[in-house]
Amino acid sequence: MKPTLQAVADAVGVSRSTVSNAYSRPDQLSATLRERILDAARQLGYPGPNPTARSLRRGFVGSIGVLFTSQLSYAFTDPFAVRFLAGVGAAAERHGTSMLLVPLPPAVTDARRAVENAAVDGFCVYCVADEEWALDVIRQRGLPFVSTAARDDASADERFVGIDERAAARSAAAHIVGLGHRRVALLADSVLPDAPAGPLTVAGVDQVPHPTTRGRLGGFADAFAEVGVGWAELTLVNVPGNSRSAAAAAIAGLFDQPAPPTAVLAGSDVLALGVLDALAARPAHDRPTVSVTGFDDVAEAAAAGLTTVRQPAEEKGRIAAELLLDPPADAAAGHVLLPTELVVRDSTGPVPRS
Amino acid sequence: MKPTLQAVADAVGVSRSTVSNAYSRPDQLSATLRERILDAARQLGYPGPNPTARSLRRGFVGSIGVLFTSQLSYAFTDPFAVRFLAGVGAAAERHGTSMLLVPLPPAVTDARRAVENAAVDGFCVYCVADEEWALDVIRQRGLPFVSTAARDDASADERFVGIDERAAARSAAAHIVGLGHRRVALLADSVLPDAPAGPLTVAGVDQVPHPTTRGRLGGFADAFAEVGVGWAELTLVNVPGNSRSAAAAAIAGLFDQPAPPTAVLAGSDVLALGVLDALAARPAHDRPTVSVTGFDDVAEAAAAGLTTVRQPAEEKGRIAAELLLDPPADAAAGHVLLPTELVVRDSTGPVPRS
DNA sequence: GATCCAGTCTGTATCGATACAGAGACTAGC
DNA sequence: GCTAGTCTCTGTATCGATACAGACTGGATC
Repeated sequence: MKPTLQAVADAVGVSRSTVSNAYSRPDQLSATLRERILDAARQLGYPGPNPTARSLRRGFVGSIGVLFTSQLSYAFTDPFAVRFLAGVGAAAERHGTSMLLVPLPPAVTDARRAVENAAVDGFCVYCVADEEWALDVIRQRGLPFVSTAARDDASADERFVGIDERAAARSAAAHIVGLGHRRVALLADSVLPDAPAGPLTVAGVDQVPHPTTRGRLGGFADAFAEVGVGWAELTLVNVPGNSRSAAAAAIAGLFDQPAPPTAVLAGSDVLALGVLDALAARPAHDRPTVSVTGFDDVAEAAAAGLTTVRQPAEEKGRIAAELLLDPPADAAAGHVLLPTELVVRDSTGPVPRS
Repeated sequence: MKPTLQAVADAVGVSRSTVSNAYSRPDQLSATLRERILDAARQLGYPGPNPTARSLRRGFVGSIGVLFTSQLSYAFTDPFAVRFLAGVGAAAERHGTSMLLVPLPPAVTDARRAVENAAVDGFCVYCVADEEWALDVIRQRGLPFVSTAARDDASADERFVGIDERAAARSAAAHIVGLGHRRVALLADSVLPDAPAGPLTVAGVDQVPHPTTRGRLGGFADAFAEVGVGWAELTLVNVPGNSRSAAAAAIAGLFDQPAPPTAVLAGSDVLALGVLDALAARPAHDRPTVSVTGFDDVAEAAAAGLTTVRQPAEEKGRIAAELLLDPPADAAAGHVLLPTELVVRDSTGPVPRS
């Protein structure tokens, strides 16, 4: 049996309240009594107020939840997600707040339960693919949250930090357009739920459920529309899961087709690196010259010479946590758009004349 | 005001217990009543049992803590730590348990408080530099924990997962010895607390407080002792903090000295990569041929052609969490030694004749 | 017809603390 | 000497649930 606060009170001969004050409000009692109490606590092996009981009474927990759609174990393998977490961590650190990483079971019913059961004061919602249900639960619990994916139906007072996905993607595509490419492939993760890997036909970009993916694909399409290349002329390639190997597998066959794309615009650096892998896997004499762009500018992108759109990752995490931990009085300030920048490297170049 | 379980009970006209059972023990009431209750809850906007209250009453929380010595934000920048976390995450996921990342303030008093206040059922202690105080708090709280750094005073029933640091380090050093190197530098993070960056004299390896660092340096020294090169003949270089840039800065001056080392054995890949950075930063005509070894075998090591000692990172995290989440009945099984492997790449070679 | 039992539901005690109003003791001020 | 005002400390109510023993049905068993 661990001793309780009551046990310490009895040992010293004071009331429970006084012992509680000794820990939580030292100014409420004399220094000597406080010392006596802490001594007695040490002697009894009392480890300090029970965090759970304290949270219940105080009405807050002192930790924020971070929600990933994907498997928790996957999140740690995504370099962008890790940098986001680092940012959240930095802010949490400054506030003396812990971070709770909540794994979501695959079934939505179970996942709802997991969000309901998380002992946190609020959530940073990292780009949950189909996040509506999660936000529902959070709202129902009356907890504050910050989301990182722009949603069309976001109410004005919802806090958000992110980028203009569409404009950012458009800048990458404009670069490709400027290099003369007209026959291109767009590569994205989970374009439609449960869609197979590889080329996919989608009536319009607004059919894509995931807001981030929709935004990026839309931005790509915008730039091509401007030079008369319509949505239907773009090859859309689906990748089930944001991984290098999945991207490589999904794109591989494309270069053997009659009129292969001269450029591939990927929805993330991880996917783009997979495309480079797929190209590198071919024998040198049969390796087409393909321009490739990514998105995010993770560390590996620089090493691989990948042209990409940089977005500030740690910053995103840091601001998300800060918006959560001390919300701005002004509702407008709760909606933060971060800058992005096209970083041109070696992976893109003019269309090869053949 | 959020409705409570009591409110739902009143609305339906049943007792609190029954509503509680509707959520937590569906077999304890008829399906129809359960539906009636859940409907009423939906209607009232009751978000399910309050996690904190539930934890208090049940006596457990459903989350495990992960403790880093270092800054939480730093942990996410250390590739090995991230892979460890991924492993913990994978195991946590399988058990439906959340992970609480607890930032530790720099002052020990505050840090103790942080560990005392963490609402968790146990801890994975990731190589806390001076971890004794943390383990004290955890023991006092009566919580189980798994540590990843072998400690000399570990009691038999303490759970542990790690590697034989000394033997692993020795294998790297033996490789260097075999290549003929005798004038070498050992590079490690925080050899002594508050020691300055750069060469450092330490009477013996047992003066080094951090058990992991001590183990690795000891292993390096063992291999050299075997060929008659004593501790005093080895150049020990301190790096304050496990980062590439700090390592580069700490080692830079060494190569301009009269008899520079022909090999550098680093206590981690991150440090070793910093050494390679420092070498690469020199003009080609003034770039000595130096063998460099790392430790961990993170992703960047392979890309950089770094010879290193591989240890299974995700595995370590996964097993740590599993030892915590379902402890083996047999105490001996609570002490897991993982295999390591010397991975020889391009960064090491014979001593250049000059 | 008495007994048993499984299936449902209730009531009370309890988890371990903090909030808040207020009670004494003591010093100041007039 | 009396009212105020500070400092300390106490007592009760409360946070929001779950555990567990027991009460009440209604049908099966003998």
